[in-house]
Amino acid sequence: MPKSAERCKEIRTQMKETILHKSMLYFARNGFAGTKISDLARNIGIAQGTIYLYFESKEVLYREVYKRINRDDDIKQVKYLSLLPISPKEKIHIMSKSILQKLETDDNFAAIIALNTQMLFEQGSDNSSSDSTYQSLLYKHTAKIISQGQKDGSVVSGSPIKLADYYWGVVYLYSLKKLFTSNYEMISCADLERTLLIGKEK
Amino acid sequence: MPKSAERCKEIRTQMKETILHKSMLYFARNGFAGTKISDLARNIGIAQGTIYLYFESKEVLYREVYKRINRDDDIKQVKYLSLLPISPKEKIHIMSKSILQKLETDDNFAAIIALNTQMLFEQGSDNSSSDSTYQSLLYKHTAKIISQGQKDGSVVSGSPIKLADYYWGVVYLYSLKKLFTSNYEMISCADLERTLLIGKEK
Amino acid sequence: MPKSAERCKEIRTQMKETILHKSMLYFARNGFAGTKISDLARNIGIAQGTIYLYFESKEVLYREVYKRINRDDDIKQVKYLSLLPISPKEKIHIMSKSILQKLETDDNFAAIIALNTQMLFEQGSDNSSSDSTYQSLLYKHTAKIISQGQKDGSVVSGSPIKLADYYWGVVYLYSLKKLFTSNYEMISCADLERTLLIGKEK
Amino acid sequence: MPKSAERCKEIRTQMKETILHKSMLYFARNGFAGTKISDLARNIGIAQGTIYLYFESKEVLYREVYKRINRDDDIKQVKYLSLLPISPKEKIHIMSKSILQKLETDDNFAAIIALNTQMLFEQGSDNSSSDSTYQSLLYKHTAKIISQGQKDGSVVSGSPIKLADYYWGVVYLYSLKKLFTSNYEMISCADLERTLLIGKEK
DNA sequence: CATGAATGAGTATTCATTCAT
DNA sequence: TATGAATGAATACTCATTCAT
Repeated sequence: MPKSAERCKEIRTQMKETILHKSMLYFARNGFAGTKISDLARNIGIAQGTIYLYFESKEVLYREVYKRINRDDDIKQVKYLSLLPISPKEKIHIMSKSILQKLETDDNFAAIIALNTQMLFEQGSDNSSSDSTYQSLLYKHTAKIISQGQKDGSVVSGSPIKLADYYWGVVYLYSLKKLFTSNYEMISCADLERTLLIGKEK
Repeated sequence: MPKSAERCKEIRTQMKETILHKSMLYFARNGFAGTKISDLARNIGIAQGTIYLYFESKEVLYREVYKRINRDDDIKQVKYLSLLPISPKEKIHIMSKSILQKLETDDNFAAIIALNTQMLFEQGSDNSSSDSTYQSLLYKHTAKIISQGQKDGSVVSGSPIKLADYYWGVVYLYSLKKLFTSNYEMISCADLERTLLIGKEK
Repeated sequence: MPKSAERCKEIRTQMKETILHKSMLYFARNGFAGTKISDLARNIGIAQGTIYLYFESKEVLYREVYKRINRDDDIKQVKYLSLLPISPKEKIHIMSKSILQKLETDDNFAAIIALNTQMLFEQGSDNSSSDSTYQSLLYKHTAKIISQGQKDGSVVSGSPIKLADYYWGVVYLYSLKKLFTSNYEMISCADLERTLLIGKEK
Repeated sequence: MPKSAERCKEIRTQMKETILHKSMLYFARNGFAGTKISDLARNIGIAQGTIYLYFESKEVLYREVYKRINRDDDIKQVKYLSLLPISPKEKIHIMSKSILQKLETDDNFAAIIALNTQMLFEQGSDNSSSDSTYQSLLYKHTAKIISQGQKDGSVVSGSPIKLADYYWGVVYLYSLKKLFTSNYEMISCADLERTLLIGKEK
């Protein structure tokens, strides 16, 4: 009993994870309205009813996908980066390389970025309680690095938040490309960095 | 009779225009699946049935919106620009300034760009007959300018098509921002140009 | 426009009435859980979707049926009766005759009584705000007549409310019989009166 | 082995009994359509699957509940009563007292009566093979007593079957009250008897 | 033409039943 | 056996499309 009960809970958790994970990818590609529960279930490889054993409704599932996305792994990394004793330019380089590598390697990264930004759009202008969200924290830490870079002249002038928004916007752009198109050329690290860095005469 | 018939036709054309115009904005914001005919009709200020007097179906309407978007004004302008006897850098500057101004001024420009790119995504990888579309022509002419710039050293190296894609991707990004969010900072002309131009030591 | 708008509203009202009326009969026979929207729609002779043009959900429809039932025609009649300058026995006789006749004649009466009592049961013991409802008002006025009758010795002793409850319970019983069975013998007026009146040696 | 096999069977029987008993109460309160297997299982305190180890389907369970109800204890008692060498009036009194006492004491009696009558309603008018059922036998024996009473002038005139139906209808009524409501006043023995007996001048 | 109520195919959700553990 | 997660047919509800006015 104890062992089986444990195992049971484990299986439940596993299934919930699977549904969340696959739904994330599906929602990212098709949006909320464009996602049918029947298609989603077929895509996951389970029955429609099973989804409702784990999530009350399509909308609740969507929201939980959103929550699950807001893991602060990425935030932590950028925050950590901002504190390192290296030049801002180098920070931006490391960050950019890491991001582009993740985009290539990690199947979920594109979906996470895409969904996050899309949800940001969907919320529209109601700049409600969204001040401690994934997005805004990421932006804050990036803006910090940008500020540092502006001080030492390696980063272009302009509002740091605007530039952070621009930088991550480009990341979003290529997340979309990864999610939706098969034949596209990924930008280079240098391309991404150019959103922020002052170029140098060759 | 003749005059009234004329007038009638004019009114019909007018209404069709209105529907197309409002639909463009609505589709751009909500996507195809996310747009309900009932909502759209209410948004336009007409009855649901009226839409069907002008368009056979939701999908036909969507396609006509798409067609309507593919006016080659912008293409012509970029093509014309590419032929001017000025430096590539200047061409890029003029183009960028014009684009950003349009984004500020023209209500439809953001929708046109957004819808166009979204449709590109929706088509996914099926690189079907889409070789003479708005998007690809725009890219071609932009790539031409980029090529010119690479020759005189003002533009960064890399596949011209990739860079054109990057450039217009950023334009798409800020079209989305304009469409969906009210509080955002528009990038500067210099920011946009930096996707292509080699920076200079201050 | 004005005329057609009027006519339109009229039609809407008419349809709502039709749905409510037919639903009342259907719910009375089959209960809430036993009523399928598809069956109900077929029974009314409209499409399923039409029901949702007038009522948000099955449950809302059910509740509106309930409200519609709580017309105080019957209450008024009994109240009026209780004030007449005739003997309590006569009042009970008139009331009983009227009730039994309605049961025979009026198609809806049985449904109204049945639904009302059923809903009373469904609410169970939560003797919530139900102190001014159809049922309780009806009981109150009936209890008044019973009190009068007890004073002049024509009505059996016992709690007037209990006796009113008994009296209307029997009416409910025969409403059910009318609704559900085709071959049954209706009680006579004397039978119904016997719930309250002291019998007389022949 | 033999002993454990016996024990096993005993346990099986016990569980079947439990399910039947609890189901009876649940069905009586909620009806067939209103009873969900999941709710029923939770109410019994077992898993959903367990029910299907004992009963093939929800409908089979319902039918077995019905069969289990049709124990002829009550019938026998009434039949026996009808043969006793006492006055019809006394028979009716004993029967009524016994019924009301059972309603107070026996947890199942109300459910049995209610379910039985409800099933009668559900069958509707199809007066199928239901001529030897619990209900009809009970009615027959009651009608017999009524006949006897009519001969000696203690029972009101009218079709004995109709009066028996009336009498048991009132019993059904108060079974429902017991099942569904917590605050109600039970009728007195005299109240119940009055459905049949000719009253006397005080 | 314009309307908006009506329609029914399509989609979300529930629930009786099955099955692996 | 008992369990409760998984299933999918049945049911509630939505929305693109039609049609009478």
